[in-house]
Amino acid sequence: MAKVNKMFGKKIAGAVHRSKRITRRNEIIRIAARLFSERSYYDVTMDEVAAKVGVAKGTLYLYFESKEKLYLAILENGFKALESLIEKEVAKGDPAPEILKKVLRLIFGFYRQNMDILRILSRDETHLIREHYNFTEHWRHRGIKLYEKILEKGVKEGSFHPVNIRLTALIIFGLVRSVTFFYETDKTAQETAEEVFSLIGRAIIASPKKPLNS
Amino acid sequence: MAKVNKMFGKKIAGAVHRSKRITRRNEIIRIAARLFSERSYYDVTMDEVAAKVGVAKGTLYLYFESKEKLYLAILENGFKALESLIEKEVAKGDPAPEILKKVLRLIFGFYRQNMDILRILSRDETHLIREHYNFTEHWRHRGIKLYEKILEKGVKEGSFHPVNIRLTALIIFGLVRSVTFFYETDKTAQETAEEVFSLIGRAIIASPKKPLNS
Amino acid sequence: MAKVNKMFGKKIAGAVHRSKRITRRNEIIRIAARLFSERSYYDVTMDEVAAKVGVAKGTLYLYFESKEKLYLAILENGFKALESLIEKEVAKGDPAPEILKKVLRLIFGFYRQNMDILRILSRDETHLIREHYNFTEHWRHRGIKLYEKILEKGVKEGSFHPVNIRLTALIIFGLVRSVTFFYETDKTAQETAEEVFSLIGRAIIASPKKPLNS
Amino acid sequence: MAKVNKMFGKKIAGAVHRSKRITRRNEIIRIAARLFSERSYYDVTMDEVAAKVGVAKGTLYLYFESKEKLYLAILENGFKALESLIEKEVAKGDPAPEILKKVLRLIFGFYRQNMDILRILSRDETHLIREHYNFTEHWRHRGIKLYEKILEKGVKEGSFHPVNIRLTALIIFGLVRSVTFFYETDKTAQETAEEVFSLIGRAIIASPKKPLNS
DNA sequence: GATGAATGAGTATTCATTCAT
DNA sequence: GATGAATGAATACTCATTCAT
Repeated sequence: MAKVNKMFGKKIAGAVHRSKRITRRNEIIRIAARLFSERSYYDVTMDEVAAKVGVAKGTLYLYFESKEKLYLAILENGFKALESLIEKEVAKGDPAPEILKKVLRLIFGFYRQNMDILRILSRDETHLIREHYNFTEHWRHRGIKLYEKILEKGVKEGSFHPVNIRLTALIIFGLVRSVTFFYETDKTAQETAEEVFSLIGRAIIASPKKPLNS
Repeated sequence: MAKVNKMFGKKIAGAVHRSKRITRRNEIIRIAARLFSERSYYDVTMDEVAAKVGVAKGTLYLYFESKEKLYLAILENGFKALESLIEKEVAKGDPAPEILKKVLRLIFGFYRQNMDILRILSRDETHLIREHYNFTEHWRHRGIKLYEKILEKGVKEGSFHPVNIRLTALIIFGLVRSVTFFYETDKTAQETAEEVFSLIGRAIIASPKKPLNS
Repeated sequence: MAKVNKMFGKKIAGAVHRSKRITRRNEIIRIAARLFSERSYYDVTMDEVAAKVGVAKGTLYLYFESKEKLYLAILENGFKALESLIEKEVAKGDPAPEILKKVLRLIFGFYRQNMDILRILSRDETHLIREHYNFTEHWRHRGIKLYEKILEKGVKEGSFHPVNIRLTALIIFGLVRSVTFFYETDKTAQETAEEVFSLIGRAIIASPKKPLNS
Repeated sequence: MAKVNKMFGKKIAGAVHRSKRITRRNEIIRIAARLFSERSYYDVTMDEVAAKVGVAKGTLYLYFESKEKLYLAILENGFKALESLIEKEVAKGDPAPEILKKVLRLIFGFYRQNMDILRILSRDETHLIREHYNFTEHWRHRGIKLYEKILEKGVKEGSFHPVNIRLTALIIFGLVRSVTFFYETDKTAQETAEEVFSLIGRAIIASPKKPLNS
């Protein structure tokens, strides 16, 4: 019994440990993300991160092997969060225009909640170590690919004009970024998505003027 | 006579000096711009700039009082070059769609020649010293304002739909950036401009020469 | 109990830390003071201080935020040490001539032990940053003021001639500096103080043990 | 005739040259002295000296082989000017008290006119290159020696008490410095000299109270 | 695990001095 | 002689990372 208890205790302790570890790791990511979104990679010091998190500097290195890795963890975190959100929606098999509108809504909505992370993700870090650069590029590729898929689907369905897929995807990627960051408005993510969609819809939607959402 | 010559000589010498000075200053800006466009502000060292330019480190400081000022000089340089290019075109009083197309062509063309500078200009430096930030913001404001003006004109003329001016300007600003940086193509600036224009035109152009896709 | 121990342990550890910190801080001040007393502010490099103290350069900056601050800390340290020494003596309420003699002894004695610091304190830094200058000036004012007080007291008591207080104080301040630095002798501080006192005493003491020259 | 003229012309030209050279050299010394008296050796740049003098930086190096040498030239200049002034007076063979009073007057007077130089001369530069240090030390030795000579003479004459010559000389040297720099007064050099003399006179003058100047 | 003192390589900037014109 | 552009060694200070406690 005692043995069992011990073992059990250990297991639980391990689990608690692990979960505590993860909690703290996320805490660090969250706080560091805010700092990195406000200032550049070089302007944020590990001292500062440690102070804001409320741990000793050395502790950060128990969770992330370097400043680089911490930064990458933030990128990855945000990337995965947004991507999983979007993938679910895309998988549903709605018509392309519908998917596009939803994606817009998800991104604008995500931004409201995760401004920090999206801001970091959307920086063009054509610099920094290769891994950063790769990541940023990867992020862009994935984004553009997403729009390409939607456009292809739409063209196939006949709901979109046979546009230059690559160029149009790029354009959507770019305008979303711009709207996300710089459109100051009181509208909800839903409303903004509709607004943007109705604008770009006119350029790409084939079926003359049948409103989409009816 | 000798005296006159001397004086004249001095004047000429002065002029030569001045022009040499400007030449070298531009040389530094050009080379530094390339470096800064490839890597971030912090990743480029003054040692490196000096080495690439082929002068001693101290020489850089004869032309720019600090690394900051050098960076700002690059921004300013690029900003003015592009802006003066565009302003001439805008002033001509063409109809709005025409202006828009020309602006697109100018930007895409400018980029081909000045990739480095435009890349630097388009970074969102939400960090760095205030002056940098101000500059970046100023650049964005000017860009967006430009599109707003064109859109307003078009709406007034009846050549554009009564779109949400602010949002549409933002969108154009964003997509131009995206196309500029990431559209890999063999097309000329003119062709790319036409292509982009025909796409966004469908979204905003009222009903010029009939619907595009018919 | 364990808890209490831990807490206590932490307290002790903290105290040890703090005291270690102070020890090292004083160590730095002591060694830097020697260097600064031998050569000028600009001739002493932080590299050198670090090397002499036997720590890495960065460590100096854990204790002093800049070279300036280190220098000021040295000044302050010395100033306070000497002043507290003197103040006790002055407070005793002895007759003015007695006080003067004791002050001389204290200063000459202090110098034997703290040559470095007094040498730095007595430099007329009519240059350097304002804070340095202010400090030097402050130090001089305090010194002169001290002699003025003693002289005033003496004049009131009738033990001193009604001399020009300001001028005489200045004179004593100046001669003390000179003797401190340049009087090479095997005499003790006490003996030097007596010797100097007997000399200047003749000039200011009213009529103690009869006229001087009898 | 032509030859003679030429030769003559050359000579004259040479003389003019030389005198022009000396004039400019003195001009540089004068202006640099002012700068060095206001700020420290390291705080004054050759750029600044050149600018104030109104010549190119390179020109300074035609007159002084280094910044060090320029500084030394200033010291030497001042030293010689004051010393020659004093030596004439000392040579006259007046009684020691008279000499002392005159020396005081000369120094206080010199200071009014040459504040810059005296301020530089009286800095204790226990630092800088050896030559500086040697110079400063030399200056102090000469000063102290002067007072020792006067004191010895006075003791021999019986006009001074048989004081500790070395110590007393040091004291006078120190107090003169102090009064020179810090005595803020509207009195003339003559009056200040009298005032100081009457104070220190009491300490060293043997013959009770017979006024000196009679 | 947690701490935070210590490290030291790395960087912007200065300025005396040189030298081609 | 005079110039002033160019040089490059020198120096204060930073900050990611380590490691003894």
